[in-house]
Amino acid sequence: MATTIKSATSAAMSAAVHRLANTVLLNEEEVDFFEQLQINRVAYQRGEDLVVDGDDFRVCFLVRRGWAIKYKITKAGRRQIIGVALPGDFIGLHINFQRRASYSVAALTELETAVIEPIRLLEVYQKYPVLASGLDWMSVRNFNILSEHNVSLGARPASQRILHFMLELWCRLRAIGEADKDGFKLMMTQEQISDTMGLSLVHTNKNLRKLQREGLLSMNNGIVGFPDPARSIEYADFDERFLENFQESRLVASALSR
Amino acid sequence: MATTIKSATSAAMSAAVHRLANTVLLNEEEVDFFEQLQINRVAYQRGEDLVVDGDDFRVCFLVRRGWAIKYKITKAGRRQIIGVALPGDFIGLHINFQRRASYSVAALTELETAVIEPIRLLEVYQKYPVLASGLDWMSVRNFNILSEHNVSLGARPASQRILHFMLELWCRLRAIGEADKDGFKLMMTQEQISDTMGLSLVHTNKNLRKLQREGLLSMNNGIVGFPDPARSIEYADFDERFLENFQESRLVASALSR
DNA sequence: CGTTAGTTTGACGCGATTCAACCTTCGTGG
DNA sequence: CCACGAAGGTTGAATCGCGTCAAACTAACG
Repeated sequence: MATTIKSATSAAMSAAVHRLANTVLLNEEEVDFFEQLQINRVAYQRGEDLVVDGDDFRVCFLVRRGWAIKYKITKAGRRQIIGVALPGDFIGLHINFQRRASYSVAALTELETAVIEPIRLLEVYQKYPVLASGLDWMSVRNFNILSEHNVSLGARPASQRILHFMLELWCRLRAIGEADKDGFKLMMTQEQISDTMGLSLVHTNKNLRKLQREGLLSMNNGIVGFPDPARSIEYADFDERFLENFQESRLVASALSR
Repeated sequence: MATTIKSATSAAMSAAVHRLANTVLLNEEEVDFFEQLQINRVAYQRGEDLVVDGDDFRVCFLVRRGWAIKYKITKAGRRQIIGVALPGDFIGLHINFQRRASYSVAALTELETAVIEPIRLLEVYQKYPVLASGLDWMSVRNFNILSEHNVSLGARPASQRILHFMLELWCRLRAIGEADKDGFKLMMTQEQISDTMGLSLVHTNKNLRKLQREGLLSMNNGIVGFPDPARSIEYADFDERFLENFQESRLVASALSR
C-alpha cells in the first residue's frame, strides 16, 4: 500500500529542480516555489500500481526517487510499456482535466513521488513564466523520447532497438547524476525491457547476449556499460540531440520572459 | 515552393478554434485573440517539406487545411512516420526553444498553415488561461495519440494495427467535421500508411485487402468506410476514450481559472 | 534446502520482409 | 487520339526475423 510521508525535510534540491536549472535560469523564488509544490509526498513499493487504466486521475506525479513505468494492456493480454519515468520526471504533467487515466503506472523500484494538484500548475503558468518554460521543455523532451521509441518500434531491428534504449537510459541518468561514463544500474528485468521494446522475452534475451558478445554492451549484476560508446552509438543509430539539455536555450527562455 | 498568403480574410472560424471550443469555454475575446494568432499564413504543395530534420526550427505551425506528416529517416534509410497532422492540429506546439528540428514535416496534400511565433504563445499562457488550458489539452491529446501508436507498433499484429489507425483517423476527422458516419476521404498512399504502421508496403497491402474481404473496412476510390463499426472497433481493440472531447472538462477548466 | 523470480538456450512455426512481376489510372505530349 | 511514363495498387514465392513452446539453470531469500 502507498504510504504518505509527512513532511519535506530533504536539504538537497530535488532532481526535478536540478534538471530544470539545467534548462532555464531560475531565481531563488522560483526554486522555492517549485520545491514547495513537492510537499505532498507519497511512496510506493516495488511492483505497486500508482494509477490503473480507467481510474479517476486528475493529479500529477513528480518522481523524486526510483523508477516507474507507464503501460497499457491490450485486449489480447499483451503489455506495452509506453515510457519509463526516472527521478525528476513528471507523470501526467498536463493531464489536468482528463477524467480518467488512459494508461496504468507502476513502480519498478521503491518509489518516492510528489503529488501535485493541477491547479497549482496553473499558478506556475500565471506567475512564474520561466518555470513554466521549464515545464514545457520537459513535455517536449518527453514527447521526443516517445517519438524516438516510435521510430525504434517501427523501423529498427531488435538489437538496435534494445541498444538504443539502453543508451537513452544512460543519457537520461547522467543528466540527473545517477550514471557516470562507465554505466548505470539498470532497474528493469528483461521481461520489462521486452515489453518496452515490443519484443518477446526470449528474443530480447538472445539479442542482449548478442550485443554483449559483440562488445556493444556489458551487463554485470545489473550494471550496464558500453565498452566502446562511440561504436554503440553508431550501431544503434542513436542521436543524442533529442535528449540535449539545450544550454543555449537558457538564454532564449529568460530573454523572452523577463 | 512555399507561398505566403497576404491576409486572413476567412469569415468562418478556423478548425482549431472549433476544436478548442469543444474542449474549453472560450469567450469572444479569446476567440478573437486566437484567430489573430493565425494571421501569418503559409501554403505548401503536396509532397513539399515544411521542416527538415536538423533545420533551425523555432516556430510553431497550425494546420488550417490539408494533411501533413511528421517523420524521421533512420540510418538504414527507413522512414518512420511519427504522426499525421489534420486541420486544427499544431506541429511543434511547445518546441519553443528547441534550436533544431529533431524530425521532418511534409505536406501530404495541398496544405495551408498558420505560422505562430513562440513568444505569442507565452502571451496566451499569461493572459488567456482558458485558452492555455485548451492548448494543453491539445498536447495531451497528441501525446495520447502517439502513445496509442506505440501500443500498436509494439503489441498489435498488422491487421489490427492498420484498422486501429483507420478508426483513429475517422474519429479525428469527425471531430472537425471532415468525416461523417459513413467514412472519410483518406489522403494517404499505402506506402505512407505502411511507414506509419512500421510495416512493409506489400504486407500493408495484403492486410488492407484482408480487412476488406472480412468486411471490417471498405475502400472505394479513396473513401474509407466501416461496414460494421462496432465490429471493427472490437476487432481493432480501439478505445475511443483517448480521443474524446472531454465535454465534462469544459466546466472544470473554466471553473479553475475564472 | 526448497521456493520463487529472473535468465538462458534450443527447436519449431508463423508473420513480416524482400524480390519480382504485372496491373490500373492518370496526366502529358507527339 | 493514341503512346507513353510515372505513381500507385495488387499478387505470388522465397526468405528471415521474431514469437512460442519447452526446459534447464542461477541467484536471492526464508
